Amino acid sequence: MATTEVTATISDAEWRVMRIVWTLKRADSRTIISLLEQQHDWKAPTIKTLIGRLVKKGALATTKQGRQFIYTPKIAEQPAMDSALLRELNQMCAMHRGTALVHVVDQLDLSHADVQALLDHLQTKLETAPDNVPCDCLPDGCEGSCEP
Amino acid sequence: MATTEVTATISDAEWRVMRIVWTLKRADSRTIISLLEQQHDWKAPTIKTLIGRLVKKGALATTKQGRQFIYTPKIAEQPAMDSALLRELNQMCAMHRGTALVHVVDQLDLSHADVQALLDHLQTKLETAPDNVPCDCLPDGCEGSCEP
DNA sequence: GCTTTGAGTTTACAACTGTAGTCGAAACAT
DNA sequence: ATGTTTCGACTACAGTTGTAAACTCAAAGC
Repeated sequence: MATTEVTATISDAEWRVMRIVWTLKRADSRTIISLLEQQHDWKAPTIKTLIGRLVKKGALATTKQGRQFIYTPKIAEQPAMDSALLRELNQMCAMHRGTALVHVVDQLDLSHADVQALLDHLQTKLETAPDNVPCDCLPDGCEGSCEP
Repeated sequence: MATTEVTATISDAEWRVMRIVWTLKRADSRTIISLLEQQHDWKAPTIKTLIGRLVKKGALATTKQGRQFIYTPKIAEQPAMDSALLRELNQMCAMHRGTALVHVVDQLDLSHADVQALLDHLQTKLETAPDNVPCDCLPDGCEGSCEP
């Protein structure tokens, strides 16, 4: 039942910290701090605070190693990305999500393999895709008043 | 230079209000409040606050009509959706964005036309797609330590 | 004209966020 | 053993967000 728990809400600044730890798999605070000090002009205490909050939120695990801690991700990167993205999309009008995806895909750098994977999945999806996805912005639905 | 200004940062709750106004094109507060009271269990004053903040943020325009205001969107829906989505994606590891999109597309309800549009755009993109998009989580890049 | 009522404004307040200083204890060097 | 460096914990503080009550006018009704 404890399925990786992607529920924790990670803020923008915290996301930067997670990316470091996700990439390195494990890191001590010295490493995290020095890397982030390069990327942003954050002071060390700022980064310490972020790390602390992530630990409290259950996004990072700690392992005492001598005087200091080794931090490891407690939630996986891809599921966290997936659900953050889905959350964002689900907050928007269902009818316009497709267009938003088109626009976003246009602007994004995607690898050949990623584009191919998307093509494959969409090809499959094409068969069962409904003729239209109605707007879900109004309580009742959006009949009539919500034409594109 | 004043290109619709999609810069305003709209919070989750505020987004609900915008969706109503975007869908109706124009609405008075009574309408907005009554619709949102149905969807959520928000009290009227809560919704008034949200409307007020959106006006201050420049996301809604007001037109005095007798005793009350008519609210109209000052920013367009689709660009707002696009940039919110892009912002979210750009905050994540470049290397994994493609996979996130695949997962999200799988879980989303998309119309036939939307799927087709995505297929078209991706087909075009396929030709120029790079072999791989490197991880951009670490300051220097991510050579070696960032294998999938 | 005067009162009622409803729309917008102001105030409230806790939680979360971005940003950062300070402190105490532990580890290290001498 | 003592001074020093260092790491994590605690404190701080303003701005945003979610949530909502109170207040203030001016328009609408009588």
